[in-house]
Amino acid sequence: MSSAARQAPTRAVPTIGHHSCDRACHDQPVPLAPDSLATLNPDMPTKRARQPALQARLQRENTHDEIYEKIYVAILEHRLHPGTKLVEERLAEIFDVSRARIREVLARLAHEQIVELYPQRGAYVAKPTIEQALDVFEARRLIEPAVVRRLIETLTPEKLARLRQHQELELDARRRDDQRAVIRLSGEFHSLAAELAGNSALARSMRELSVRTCLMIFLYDAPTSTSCRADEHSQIIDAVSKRDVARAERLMLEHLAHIESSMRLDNATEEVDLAAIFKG
Amino acid sequence: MSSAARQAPTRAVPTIGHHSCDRACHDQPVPLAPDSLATLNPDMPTKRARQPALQARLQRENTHDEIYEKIYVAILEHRLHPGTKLVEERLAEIFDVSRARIREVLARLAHEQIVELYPQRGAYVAKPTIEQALDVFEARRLIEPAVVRRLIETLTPEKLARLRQHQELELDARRRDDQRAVIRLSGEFHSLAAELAGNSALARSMRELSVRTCLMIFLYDAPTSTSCRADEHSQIIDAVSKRDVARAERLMLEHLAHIESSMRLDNATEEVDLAAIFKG
DNA sequence: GTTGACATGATCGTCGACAATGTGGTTGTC
DNA sequence: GACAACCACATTGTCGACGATCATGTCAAC
Repeated sequence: MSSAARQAPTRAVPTIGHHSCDRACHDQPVPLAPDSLATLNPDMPTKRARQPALQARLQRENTHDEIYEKIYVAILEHRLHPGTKLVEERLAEIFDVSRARIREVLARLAHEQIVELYPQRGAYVAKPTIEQALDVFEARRLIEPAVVRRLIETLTPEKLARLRQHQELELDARRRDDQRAVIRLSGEFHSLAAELAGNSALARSMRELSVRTCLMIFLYDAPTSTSCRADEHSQIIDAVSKRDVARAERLMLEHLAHIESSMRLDNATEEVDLAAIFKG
Repeated sequence: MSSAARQAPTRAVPTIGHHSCDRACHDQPVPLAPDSLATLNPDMPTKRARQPALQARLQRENTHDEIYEKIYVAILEHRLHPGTKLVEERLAEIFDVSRARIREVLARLAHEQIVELYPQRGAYVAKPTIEQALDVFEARRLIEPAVVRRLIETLTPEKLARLRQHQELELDARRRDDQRAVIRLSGEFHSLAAELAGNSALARSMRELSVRTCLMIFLYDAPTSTSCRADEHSQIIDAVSKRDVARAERLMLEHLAHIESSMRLDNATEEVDLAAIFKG
């Protein structure tokens, strides 16, 4: 332990590692809305040209996170369906990087259970089972009331503004009938609420849960329903703004119940599907 | 979407990806004890020589998970202190693999917030802040009562046996005065309980939270206390075995309160430490 | 006509090497 | 003597290439 015993750089250093935080905890003041919009434009000119020393790093981080974010958003918006294979070399030439970078991004996505890695067979967009879906909803029923409670306890005008701003984006997407953006923003609403609640551990879990909920909506949602109803998020924000903890918790639970009930999670297991199809 | 639209292999295939599951869900019946002991010997002759086709894969997975597990356990047992730098090349020659493998393992550990990656500066064992520690305890107070509740609801004799078996290991380590194993096993008790509770999403979160608690114990624990008291886990198991939900939840909350109160989390921020030291 | 083995192509896993960057020590100057 | 610039070392980030493995399609035998 000669040279390996050196201490880590102090946490006050502004160059925080983006991997350890892995964008679950946005430290920037207003990250969600602009980022989300930016990622819709794959060829948008991202900020380059800084100080000469930082330029390369920023570009690298951008490229790194850009790839992650693009795949992430594509899956959230259901432009990449659960089960599709993500071939490393193809992604590598699409983003014009080497396979190693792609591998790292895929590993990161796999760790969040957005994609699944089968050894020697490749990466596939995750397909949560019905059991997992029920587990996710149970966890959400547990965590989300606590999130809104804590959100109300620590509420500030800035937080409320960010919630309303996000809600505006969602309504706007709804007006444009941009179904893909609606699904993504609906999920991100819950992540944003957890982030603003101020508990990094809960926010981290909530982000994962809401992302997986997006996958489940594609797999199991009844075609008639339109994921989240628009007014439910608005009502929750209203209750939060009035610091009405009981009502906010109740609305959140009802909201979750609506989402869950709109999905067909009462089916038998999947392999029975195959047998049943050819039995009829 | 010509060839990228192929569907993922069916989930019934037994070769489940070890990355997506990333050992949060131990499927082996008795994995904890032998692995933990084995990982203390870096040069132990691991099992080779299987069927010719599977040999390479098993060896690869073993090597992969072995490295992960060894670093993981070393951190849990406080043999690697928070803040120590993990140099890639040194680890590569220690485990006799290339740096790429090490990088992947470090990325995985970083995603679980066990290590922190600072771009261009390397990987360091994570040092959770006091704020993060308080967040972790808040999350645990929320999740763990639900875990014991669900554990009691789905209790089977097998689950109870595994809990008691783990408890036996913990008591044994205590008798041997193996403080390192005690700390690790105490944390793993909570992960095991969450895993047996049957909710994969909650188990995943709990595993992360208990690991980070181990880090926090090293950083902030008052030197007098000995992490978890032995009888508390036993009492919780007893309450679970009697299906006494209320008592089990209460004991778990008290247990968490004891752990938290044994830590000095009421300090001011860290940089004040430095000023205070030279002021006195 | 069906089944099994075989061959081929595609894809993944692994490795070593090079370039870029940060760190620490040294030297020169004020 | 202190500070700043400079230089060398150590370490990380990135890439391309090779071997190993799995999936698919073909062909022959029953």
